[in-house]
Amino acid sequence: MFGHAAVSIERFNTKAAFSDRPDAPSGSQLKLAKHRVVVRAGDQAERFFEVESGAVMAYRLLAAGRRQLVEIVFPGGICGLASGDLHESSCETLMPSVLRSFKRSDLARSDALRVRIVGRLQAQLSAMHDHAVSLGRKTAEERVCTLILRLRDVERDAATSATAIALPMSRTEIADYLGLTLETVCRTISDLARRNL
Amino acid sequence: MFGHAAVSIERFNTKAAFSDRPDAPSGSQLKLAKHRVVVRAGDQAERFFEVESGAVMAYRLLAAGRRQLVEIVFPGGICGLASGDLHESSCETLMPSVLRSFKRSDLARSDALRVRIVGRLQAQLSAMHDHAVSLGRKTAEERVCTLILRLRDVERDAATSATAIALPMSRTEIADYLGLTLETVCRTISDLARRNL
DNA sequence: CGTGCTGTTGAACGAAGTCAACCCTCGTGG
DNA sequence: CCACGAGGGTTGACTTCGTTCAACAGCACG
Repeated sequence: MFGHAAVSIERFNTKAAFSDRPDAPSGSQLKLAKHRVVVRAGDQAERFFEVESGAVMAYRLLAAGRRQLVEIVFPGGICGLASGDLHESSCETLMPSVLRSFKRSDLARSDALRVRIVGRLQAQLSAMHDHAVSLGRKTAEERVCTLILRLRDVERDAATSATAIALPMSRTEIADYLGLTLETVCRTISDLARRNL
Repeated sequence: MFGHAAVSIERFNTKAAFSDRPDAPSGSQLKLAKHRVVVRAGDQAERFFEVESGAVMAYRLLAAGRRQLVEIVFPGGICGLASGDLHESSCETLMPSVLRSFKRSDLARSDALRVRIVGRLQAQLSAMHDHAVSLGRKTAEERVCTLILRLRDVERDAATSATAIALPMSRTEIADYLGLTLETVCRTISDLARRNL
């Protein structure tokens, strides 16, 4: 079960952001194109990132090519913040994005940063709770609808602050986020389209 | 689908911890028996809690009696910390537990508290990522094994610091945590027992 | 003009859900 | 004392939702 080695090998050879600039100053911005690796699971967790615009996906890989997108991080959110020394999830941009980079050691020093982070983490933990409900107790159709509605809200929010851009997620990415296969995602979306929106 | 209105009605009428003492001082301890309500979804989110001993489950309810345990909070973890004004998840003790209560407004004031919380939230977010992988991409057997191993680790940790107690989770609770039905949990555990541990 | 992605749809299969029967334990009260 | 019912656990038989395998269409790119 769970076939479809979803991620091309090539992507794994890509270097993570800042891996070549270990001394880049904290708070520095970084613009990334679509599908750029921000952090790789297993790497030393020296930096974390605040998403300023765009979107980042955090994912984990299992044997047999199974992938689970554990989180989609929207503007304001934090990605790449590990609890141990090593990153346990990988992060990659879903679309062209601007990130702000911080050193992990800054968290111990700057109180202003902590104030900022605490609120974000609360929101992300709450979003993860929602996601757990989707993954654990919703049907394929409910999961797809939940995601679509959420993306619609995010776009609406983005439209008020800046330019609105349709969030591009491939069927594979949607499937890996919702714990389904790309075929079921496809069928479900076709069904929904055939009926209404 | 998803029958089994898992939670007895009676429990919903139970008052949440501290609901009768809105002015209890921050940092005060509170000892609770098994299956006591700590916070209820929908209530005003004035307090949050650090688990000192025992374990707390955070859960959300859907229509048709579907329940999802979104998180199991072990000693050191935080529960009842909402991102908005209202609690979105309910929390309940899984076993006799000691909690330390804080006011939400303390977070804005005390830097020491923030330092403490940030680390905890990181760990809990990472645990949620693990859980998302289980819910989204693992088979029933893998989920059960993952949970058993995790509980074993928690017990081992508890044994070094204090007294070791078997964590009691009913089949229904396990099922609601793993996104399965109690029947499949039962079958899976029987199968595992028939083969080895 | 192939070759490689992504998306779509069909058909068959299987893991987990549903429905249902039954066991055991425990507490309560006639 | 034991009858009773409630709650948790176990197992069986059947169903179903989502997966798997497969074929094919559109499109971009070299």
